[in-house]
Amino acid sequence: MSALQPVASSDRRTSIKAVALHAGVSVSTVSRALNGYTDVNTETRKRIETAAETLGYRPSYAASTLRRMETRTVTFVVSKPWTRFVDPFFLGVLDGLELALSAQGYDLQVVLAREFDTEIAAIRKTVERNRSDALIFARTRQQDERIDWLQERGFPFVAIGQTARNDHSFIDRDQIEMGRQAALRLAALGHRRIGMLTTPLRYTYSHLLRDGFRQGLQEAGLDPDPALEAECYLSRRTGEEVVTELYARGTAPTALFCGNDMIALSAMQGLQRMGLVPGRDVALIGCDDMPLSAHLRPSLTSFSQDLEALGIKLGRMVLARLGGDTTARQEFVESRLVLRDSDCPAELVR
Amino acid sequence: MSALQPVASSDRRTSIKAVALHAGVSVSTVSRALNGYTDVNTETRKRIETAAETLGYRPSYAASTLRRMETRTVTFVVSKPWTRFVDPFFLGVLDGLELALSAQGYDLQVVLAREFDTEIAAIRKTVERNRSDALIFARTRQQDERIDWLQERGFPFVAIGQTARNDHSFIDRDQIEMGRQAALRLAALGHRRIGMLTTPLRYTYSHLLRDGFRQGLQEAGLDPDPALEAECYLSRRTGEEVVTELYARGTAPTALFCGNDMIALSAMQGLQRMGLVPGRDVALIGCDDMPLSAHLRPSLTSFSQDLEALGIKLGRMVLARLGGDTTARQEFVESRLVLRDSDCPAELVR
DNA sequence: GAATACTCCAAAATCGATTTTGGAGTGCCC
DNA sequence: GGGCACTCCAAAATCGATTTTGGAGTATTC
Repeated sequence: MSALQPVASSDRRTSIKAVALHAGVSVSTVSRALNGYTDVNTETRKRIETAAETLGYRPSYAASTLRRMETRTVTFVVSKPWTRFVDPFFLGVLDGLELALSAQGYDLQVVLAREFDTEIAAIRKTVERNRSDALIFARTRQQDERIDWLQERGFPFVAIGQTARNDHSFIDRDQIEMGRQAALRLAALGHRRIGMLTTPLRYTYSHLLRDGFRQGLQEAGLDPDPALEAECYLSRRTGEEVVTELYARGTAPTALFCGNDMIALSAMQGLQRMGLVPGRDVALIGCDDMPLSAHLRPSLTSFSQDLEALGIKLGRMVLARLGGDTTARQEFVESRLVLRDSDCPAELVR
Repeated sequence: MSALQPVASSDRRTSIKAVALHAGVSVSTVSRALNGYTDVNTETRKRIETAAETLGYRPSYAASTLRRMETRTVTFVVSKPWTRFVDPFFLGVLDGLELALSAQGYDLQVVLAREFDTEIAAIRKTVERNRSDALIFARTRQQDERIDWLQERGFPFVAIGQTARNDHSFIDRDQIEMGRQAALRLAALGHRRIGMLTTPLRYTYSHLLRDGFRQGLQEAGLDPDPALEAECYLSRRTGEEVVTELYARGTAPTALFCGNDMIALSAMQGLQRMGLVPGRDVALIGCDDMPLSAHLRPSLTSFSQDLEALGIKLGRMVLARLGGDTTARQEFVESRLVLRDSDCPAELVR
């Protein structure tokens, strides 16, 4: 009770043994009672539950994990560039994911890797030290060593995004359709020189989005022009830089489709710096529909997903794998184009 | 090898016993060798290390945790409203935190609670099931049950933010000084009717920030006017709503200090809806310096912190507690006002 | 050469749960 | 009353590491 002594009231946590003692039964009976086995007398069970309650007993995670050989925990691995920039996407998914997993008694834990290249190390550590029953991660590449490694070991996981092999479970937006819709929309607005600022092409989704975009152009009777496409990053070669180059080159597009809203935002900066007003002089469409995209001037037309629903669906896929289903499930979630002020008809463009 | 069979190559992970067998020593010697004890012959140690390497041995997390009675893991608990809106703050801190902890061999895991009120449940679960050696969480309140509970049990933690008791370790921005600086700045620009849109007052930091703000006003010879203060939230009663009311009441301030950038952004929306141009008709200062604040029109003057540095400092505080230091350390991090376009001199205000 | 010290390692105990094994007690049937 | 089935629970084995205990072998000292 003295404030000076190191508090050690519960130096020894209440173990299952204490509960057994308190209830006057054996340790094994306590375990069976608390884990829902049927061969325990109703009276006895009640007595045990009361004892556990009053003693505040909670089974040691380490002990039950060790014995059961399962953690009842799912791990979401993220790495830095993503945590820094694409947060809204990442966090929205987590909400839904946690909801789905906890409903089945699974815990969700998030583990951070310093950068993308160390994600594989984090994954190996987690799997090899048996710290998780299943993994989730995103930003897949065509050749993805995380997936190669996990597939080889048969460890359960669901990727957010696709790969060249695609023989694993994944969930993804319909990137192709999004790109296609963007192109069709801008073409329908009368634009003829439509450019695209892609996300880094090391990621699979960037390719899919661009493929869809090109496909949409062709459907609208336009020829995809590589000179109007450029790859953008979040730090070096931002949308701002790329836009500046694009217009300096004299190949000025009248409309731009951006791989995500951060790029669109950055492109807006660049346009404004050149005296062009997005939404009047240049039409812009983004992807992701960040919470802030509605608040920009002009507000950004962008593709939106129900991230929480994506998370829930993702959770169900993981649970299926944990339930022993080894078939690779592949799910797509819908995207919806939210119309705002940044995509203007071609007539407005001077 | 057949692709049809369930992959079970490593059905039995390589245990310490396998390493012992492979190296021709006993299990205990392997453990001592791998954990850096000195009473192992150099030759033997080398042989063991080689064996461990070739077998790809990694000690089972559950087993070593159980035996050691420590997890070597630190847990960051977050709940939903925060994950959804204040992400940049949250994620920036995590980056630095992970850096500091991993340098000392500690793992960082993030656990999500569905909402603020279930954070305490997540904390109890984590502590009672012995899943972590220390905790970190944020958004403290004056009376904070998380802190009461943890202090009572003497469980190591560091809070991000202060409480009424403040007899625990915490790290915080110097909220008072920030509020003060904001008031002084706006007063120096010639404003006389300076309002404040506070973050929810259930959090301690909202009070501190407001106290500092009032103090700054008085230093500038102005009387704090409660009619110019209003509490804002992220969903209901946003900055937009509150601003509209404030101006409708006829108590129009010429300058507004906002408890965070989301509120400032929302207030900008409201002002624009009323035909007022932020940065010309009304001066605005925010807090947090979200990545996007620089990209708004007008760009937002806001208080910025080095979040990664905060995370590193936080990590060091946690490590100190884990090292057995039971004294309550209290650290403050600096904030810097980043001047942009939204805070204009009073002369400009019509 | 006996006592002592030191080096190195094996055996066994331990952490706290879950699961397996087996058996005591009761009731029922013929 | 013997055989059988069924209910309920205790004892012991087990998961995979770490730590304690103790001892065999060699070197050192007087």
